[in-house]
Amino acid sequence: MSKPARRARRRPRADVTIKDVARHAGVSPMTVSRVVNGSKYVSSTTRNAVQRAVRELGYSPNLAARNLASERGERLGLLYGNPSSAYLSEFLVGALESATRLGVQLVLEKCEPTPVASRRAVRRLLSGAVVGVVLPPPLCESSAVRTELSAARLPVVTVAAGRPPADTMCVRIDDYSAALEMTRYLISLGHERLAFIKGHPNQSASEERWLGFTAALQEAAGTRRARPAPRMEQGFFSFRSGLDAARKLLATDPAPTAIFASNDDMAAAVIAEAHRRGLDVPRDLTVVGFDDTLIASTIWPELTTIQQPIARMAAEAIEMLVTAVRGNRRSTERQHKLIPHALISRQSAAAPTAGAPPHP
Amino acid sequence: MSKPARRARRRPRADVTIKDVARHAGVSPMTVSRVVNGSKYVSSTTRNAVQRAVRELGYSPNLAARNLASERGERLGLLYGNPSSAYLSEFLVGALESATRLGVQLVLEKCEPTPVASRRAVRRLLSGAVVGVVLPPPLCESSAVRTELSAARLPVVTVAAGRPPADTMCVRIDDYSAALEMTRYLISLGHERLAFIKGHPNQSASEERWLGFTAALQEAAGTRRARPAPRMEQGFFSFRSGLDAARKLLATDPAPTAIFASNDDMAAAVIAEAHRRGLDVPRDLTVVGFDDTLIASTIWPELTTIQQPIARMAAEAIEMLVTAVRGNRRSTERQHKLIPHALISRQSAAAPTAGAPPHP
DNA sequence: GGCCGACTGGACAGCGCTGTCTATCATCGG
DNA sequence: CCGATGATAGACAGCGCTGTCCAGTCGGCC
Repeated sequence: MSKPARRARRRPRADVTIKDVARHAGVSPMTVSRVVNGSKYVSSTTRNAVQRAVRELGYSPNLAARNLASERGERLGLLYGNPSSAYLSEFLVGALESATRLGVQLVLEKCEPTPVASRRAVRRLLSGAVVGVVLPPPLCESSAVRTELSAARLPVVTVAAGRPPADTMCVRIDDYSAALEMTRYLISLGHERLAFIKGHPNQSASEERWLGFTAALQEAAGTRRARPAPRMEQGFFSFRSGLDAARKLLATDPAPTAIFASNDDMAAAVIAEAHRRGLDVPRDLTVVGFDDTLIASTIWPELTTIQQPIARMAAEAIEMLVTAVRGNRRSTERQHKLIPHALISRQSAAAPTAGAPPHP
Repeated sequence: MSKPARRARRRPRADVTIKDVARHAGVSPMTVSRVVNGSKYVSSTTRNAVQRAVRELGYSPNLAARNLASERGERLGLLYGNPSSAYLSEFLVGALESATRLGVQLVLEKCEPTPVASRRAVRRLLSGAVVGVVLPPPLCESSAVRTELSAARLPVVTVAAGRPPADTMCVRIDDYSAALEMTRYLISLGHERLAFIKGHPNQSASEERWLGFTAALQEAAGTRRARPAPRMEQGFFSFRSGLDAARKLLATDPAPTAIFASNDDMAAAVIAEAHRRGLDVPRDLTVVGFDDTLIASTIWPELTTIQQPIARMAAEAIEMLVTAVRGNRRSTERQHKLIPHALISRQSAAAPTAGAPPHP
């Protein structure tokens, strides 16, 4: 009985495989794999030969095959909430870069912070065979989402929660220090009548920023002459709430010379309101924000603000998650990672002018 | 000679595979595959049994294996330029959703529209084994990028170019009709002194929008009493340029009662300038934008604007690219796809008030 | 009754890569 | 000079899935 005729190949493969490289370099496929993956135990002679072959043939490894063989290629979920979050864009860029590099797949899922919506979202993720979840703000603060996620026993990394719970992994900046730094900067410019607009009380970062602000004032109170108590208004991170707060703050007499808004949207609102009152920013009023979102450099004057390296944070979060998922689950020590922030100085802040600003 | 002892398995696999499902349902793995992939030629009895087994075991296919076997899982490049493009976030969401669904990988690459930068970016994509590229604005207009891409013989889908070249695939909205529609709307509100702020002359959508605007005026000229010639200022899509244009437009006497800015950033600038002059929007001045980016609903009053379904467009682009790449290259008929837009009516537009607006 | 065609479902052989084990040297201390 | 040791490279067996071919089964029709 003769061997059955060779079946027709499905489709002619154009791509060069590891075998082609091996043949071309005169070694075994395994050696090529070792070289490509940077394993040791390859002599430099062999290594060079293989590398040359790779270059000459334009070889690039097949991801699917690699994932299959090495049991990689897990799916990670990215649960995002409020899509108007200006985080999202940068966040996605960072997360995707990292995911590509680590060979994992990213699955997006949108979710409102309600119990029913989060249950549904988590269920969808699970049905998509997701093995871990990244939680950017503001969802990272939603207890509904978190409960659902921990019920599903999915490892989670929260990003940018002001005060992350001790039992989850998280990546964040030090909101307290950042606010402290910004306030010190305002003081160093010579401002004495400072005002602060708080962020949404639901988000723990809000309180941290406020504490940083007051700490800087405390600090300065010791070294300089007495300073009037700072004015504070409650905001909710929205442009609208910033407008309301600004209206109140600017109506006082004497008006503050500098307003520190807890995020950029509110700072932009302060500028808008100042303009409406005929105040020049920064000549008559210094305004600073927080987050360095798009709007900070869109409006005019551009905002002095605190920049969070959002892309980097997202990348770190993915990496952390992959480590946790790949490591033999034991190593899931609940890591916290603090990422450095930066004070971005633009045109919305300056030293106060000598004369009192005009007051309508 | 005895058969060598069974090697130790690498790591105990927890996941349920297609074989498990097959055993549980009493069929062959192939049949399970057919059910899961929705092939016909499976009796409903068998199908149901398999589906039940899938549900009971919580089976979900291994992506890597599927991609490997079916020669899917290609890598698609997403070359993005100006990251301040408010498109990016929504665009990425749409692209990723689509990519996940189709089982392709998305590789991001940032690139300035210069020849040298685009050469480098395309080279990086190629070395990443990318087989097609999506080009969102504003890169879709960059001839440097396009040249480099076509030199590399990569299939390309451009998104949201106003006037796409005939030889590339593209997904876009009808900028002309959208502007026409918006202008008709302004006219229907009763506005007679209309002004327009053009977009960046480099982008072909700018001209389309302008043409739509003028067409609507033409149209109205026939049916109603003579209308003063519209005022127009050249802008560059930036907040700053909008500010300059607004300043000029609002300094004229009589000032326009409605300003149509070619994008939201410029419209926001018009509102800012109007406020600075003590004009109320929309009572004293109607302002409308284009794009419905974040800023449109961030500022106050919120902008009446044209919404592009960016996520959907991105998804369509990915889909188109996948079809082109998977199809036997012949079918690369250069497709163009027009996506419907929508006029989003918010608070920045209203009928003009009877009395002439105050004029400083 | 036999044959045809439409349906159904299984066997088989990989997809391209990597983990594990083994074979082969060169080196070295005793 | 020999066994021990370490460095280097290959053989082999899949990872989980799907495309192709093939073998039944069944109803209908000459």
